[in-house]
Amino acid sequence: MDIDNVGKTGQHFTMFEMMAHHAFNFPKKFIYFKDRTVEICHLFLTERLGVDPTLVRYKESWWEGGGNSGPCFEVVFGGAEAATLVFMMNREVNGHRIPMDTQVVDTGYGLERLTWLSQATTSAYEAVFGEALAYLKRATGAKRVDDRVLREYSKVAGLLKVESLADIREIRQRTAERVGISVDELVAQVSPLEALYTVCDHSRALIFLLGDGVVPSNSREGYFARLLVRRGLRALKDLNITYSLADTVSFMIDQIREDYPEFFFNKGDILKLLKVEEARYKETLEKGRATVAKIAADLTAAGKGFDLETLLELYDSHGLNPDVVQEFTNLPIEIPDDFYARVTARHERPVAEPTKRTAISKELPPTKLRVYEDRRRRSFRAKVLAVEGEAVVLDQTFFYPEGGGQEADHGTIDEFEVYDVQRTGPTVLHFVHGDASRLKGKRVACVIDADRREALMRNHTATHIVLGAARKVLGNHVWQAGAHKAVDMARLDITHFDALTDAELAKIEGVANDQVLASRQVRAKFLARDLAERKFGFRLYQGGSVPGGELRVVEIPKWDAEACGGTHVARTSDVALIKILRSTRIQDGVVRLEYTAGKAAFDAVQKQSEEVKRAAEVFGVPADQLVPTAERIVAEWKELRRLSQRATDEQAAAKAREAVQTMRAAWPLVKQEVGEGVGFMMSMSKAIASEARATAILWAKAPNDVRLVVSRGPDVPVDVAGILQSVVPEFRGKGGGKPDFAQASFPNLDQARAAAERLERSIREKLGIPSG
RNA sequence: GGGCCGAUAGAUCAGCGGAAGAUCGCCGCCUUCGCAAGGCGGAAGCCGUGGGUUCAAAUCCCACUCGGUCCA
Repeated sequence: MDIDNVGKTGQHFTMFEMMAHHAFNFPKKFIYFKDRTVEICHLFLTERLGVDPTLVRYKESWWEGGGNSGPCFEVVFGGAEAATLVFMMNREVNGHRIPMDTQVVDTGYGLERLTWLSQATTSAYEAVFGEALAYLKRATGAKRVDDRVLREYSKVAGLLKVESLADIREIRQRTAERVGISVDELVAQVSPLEALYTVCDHSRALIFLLGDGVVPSNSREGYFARLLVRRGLRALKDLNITYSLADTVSFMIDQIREDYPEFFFNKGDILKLLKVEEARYKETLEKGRATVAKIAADLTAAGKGFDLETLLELYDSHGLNPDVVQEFTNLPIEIPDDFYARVTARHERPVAEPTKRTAISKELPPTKLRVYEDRRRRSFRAKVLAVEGEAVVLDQTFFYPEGGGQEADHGTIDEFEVYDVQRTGPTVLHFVHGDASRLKGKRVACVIDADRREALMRNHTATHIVLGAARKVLGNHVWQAGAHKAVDMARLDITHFDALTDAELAKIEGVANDQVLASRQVRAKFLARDLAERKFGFRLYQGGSVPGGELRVVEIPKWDAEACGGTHVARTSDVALIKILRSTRIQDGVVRLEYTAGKAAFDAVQKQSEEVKRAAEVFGVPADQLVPTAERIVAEWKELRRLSQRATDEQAAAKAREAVQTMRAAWPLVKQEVGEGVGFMMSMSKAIASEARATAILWAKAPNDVRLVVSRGPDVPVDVAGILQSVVPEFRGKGGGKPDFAQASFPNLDQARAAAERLERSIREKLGIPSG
C-alpha cells in the first residue's frame, strides 16, 4: 500500500482491520470449503449489509504464499476489493506441489471498506472516522465541501489504479470535468479535507503501532511509525491549527476505549512516544533549515538553482523532502513525479549473498526432547540412533539445544566432548569432537556440564527479571527486541526512544535485584494458546510470535510472563545477583543492556573493585579519593601542557627576535640549527616569519630524521616551497609546502646543513643581496 | 538488514594535505546614573577512537564508536 495516497483517493488507509472466518478441514472432520464459503460471504454482504447483489463480483484466481497454495476469490464491488477468500489445499515440497491433508479456508474482510460501502458516505474516511473528523473540523473551521464534488471524486478514484502523482492528477482532472469546475478550484476545496483524512488515518495507525510496542526509529517497523508521525505533522501544519498529533491521538484513544481498552490503559506511554518523536522532528527541521540555507547560498553563488541531485541528497541524508525544502528557500524547486521512486532507486544495489548453511540432507530420526521434564537432571543414558559427521542423534536427550537466545548445553556422550547442540525439525543434533561413528546403535552415558547449564539458567531468568524491571522503570512501551544468553554474560535489547541515563540504568539494576531478593517462584508450564493469551495478553510474545497451538509459558508471578522455551531456575533468588555492565543504543529506538548473573556477576563486581583499587594505587591515594584525584590530576596536566606550550612560544619568540635584530640587514635571514627540538623550531620559525621582511631557515633533530623548515614574512618576494623542492633531492631529502612556509626532512644532520647552505644562497640570489 | 551524511572551542559551524579559524556565548576594560547596544582586549581545542599512506594528516585510506537520515 502506498501511503502517499492516503487521504487523496477517498479510500486508501494505512491500516485496516480485517475480519475473518476460518475452517480447518481435517481428514476425518470436513467442515466446509469453496462453495459453502462463497455462499456464506454472499449472504453476509447482501442480507446483513444490504448490498445490492448485482454489484458484487467474485473474481477467481490463484494464491501462493508461505509454501502453500490454492485457489482464491477476490470479492469486488464498487470498484474496490472488499474481501478475499483463500482456499489452501497444496503444499510445496522440493518444488513439487502436493495436496495437503488438512485443507484450510482463510478469509479476510476489510472492515473499513464494508463500513463505507454500507453507509454510503462521501468517502471511506467519513464513514470510519466520523467523530474524530468532526473533532478536527471544528478546530479548522474548514469550509464545507460540496458533497457532490466528494462523491464524484471518490467514484473516479475508485475506478483508476493509483500509483503515482500523475494518476492523482488524472483523477483530479476527470473529477473537475464531471463536476464542472476548474482543477485549481477542486484542489482548493479538497486539499484541506485530504489533510484531515491523513491526520485521522495516521493517528489511528499510530495508536495501533505504538500501542503494540513499536517505538519510532530508523529501521523496520519503527521507521514506518516515524514516517507516519512526520506525515501526520505535516498534514496538521497544512491545516494551520494548533492541535498536535498527540491531541488527535488522545481523542481517538478515548473514542475507541470500549473496543480497545488496552490502548486506553497505555495512553500515557503512547502519548509520550509521540511527543518525543514530535520533538525530534522539530529538531531535524531546525537543522534542516540551516542546511538548506547553506546549500542555497552556495548554489546562488554558483549561479545555479536546486537540481534534482541536491534534492535527493537532502531528502535521503537529511530527511528533508522537497516540500520542506521549498518552505526554507526562495529558490525555485522542481519536483519530478517520480521523485520518491528515484530515492528508492538510489538504494537498489546488489543484495548481499545469503549465508550458506551446511544442511544435513538425510532424513534423521526424531529425538525425544526431555529438557522440560526435569530441570535438575544432569546425567542420563540414551541410545545412539545415528551419527552424521560430527553430529550424534540420540533417542532421547536432556541436553538443551540452542534456541530462544540461549546457548546450547555442553557435556559428554561417553568419552566424546559435546561442544554444540542444535535442533533441526524433530531431531536434536549433538555435535562432538572426533569420529563417534562407532557409538551407533549403542547405549551411551550422557553428562551435561552442570556449571555451564546453571550459569545459562541464571542468565536466562535474569533476562526475564531485567525485562520486567526495564518495563517498570521506563514504561509499557518497552518490549524485547532481541536477547542472547551466554555463560558469563547476557544481553537484552529493548525498545526505547532514547539512550538510558546512568540514573535509569542504576534504577533498573536496583529494581531487578529487588526481585531477586523477593525470591519469587519461576513457573514454567504448557498452556493452550488462546488460554495463555487471555490470561497474559500479547506481552507473552516478547521473543516474537511462536508457532503451534500450545505455548510454554514462563511466569514470574506479578512480574513477567513470556512464551519461552529456555531453561530457568526455580526461584528468582537462585539468580543470586544481577550486575548490569553497560548499555548502548544499538540503533535509534533500541537500547542494549549487557549484564551477568550469579557467580559471573560476582566476578564482574570483584573485577571492577579490583580495577578501582589498582587505579587508586597508581595515584597513590585511597580508593574513595580516586575520582577527585583523577579530576585534579587531569586539570593539572592540562594546565602544565598549556604553560609549557606558552613557555616554548615565548622563548622561541625571544630567540627569534634576538636573531633578527642582531642582523640589521634590509632582508634579515636567520639560518641556524635548533637544539631545543622540533616544536621549539616551529614556534621560532613562525615568530621570525611574523617580521614582514624576515626569512628563516631552521633545522632540528627529530627521533628518526632531521627536520628543516623555511619560512618568510609576507613582504619577502620568494617562493620558498619552490626553492626547497629544487634543492632538497640532491641531499636525500623530501619536502614541500606553501610559498611562505615549507618543510622537509633529511636522513642526517650533515645533509640538512648542506641543504640549508644551498637554500640560503638561492634565496639571497633571488633577493639580489650578496651571500655571507 | 542495506545505503547515504556527519563528529573541530561551552553552542552553531568553516577549514579538506603544509603545526587551529569565524559567529554567538563567557571573562576583563572603555563608554553609562543604571541597563541594552557599541568599541577594545582575553580565556577557552587529545580536530570522536585505533591503525595505515606520506618528508608532512583535522584534512587521504581502513576499522571501530557515537549521532543523524533514507530505503526494504
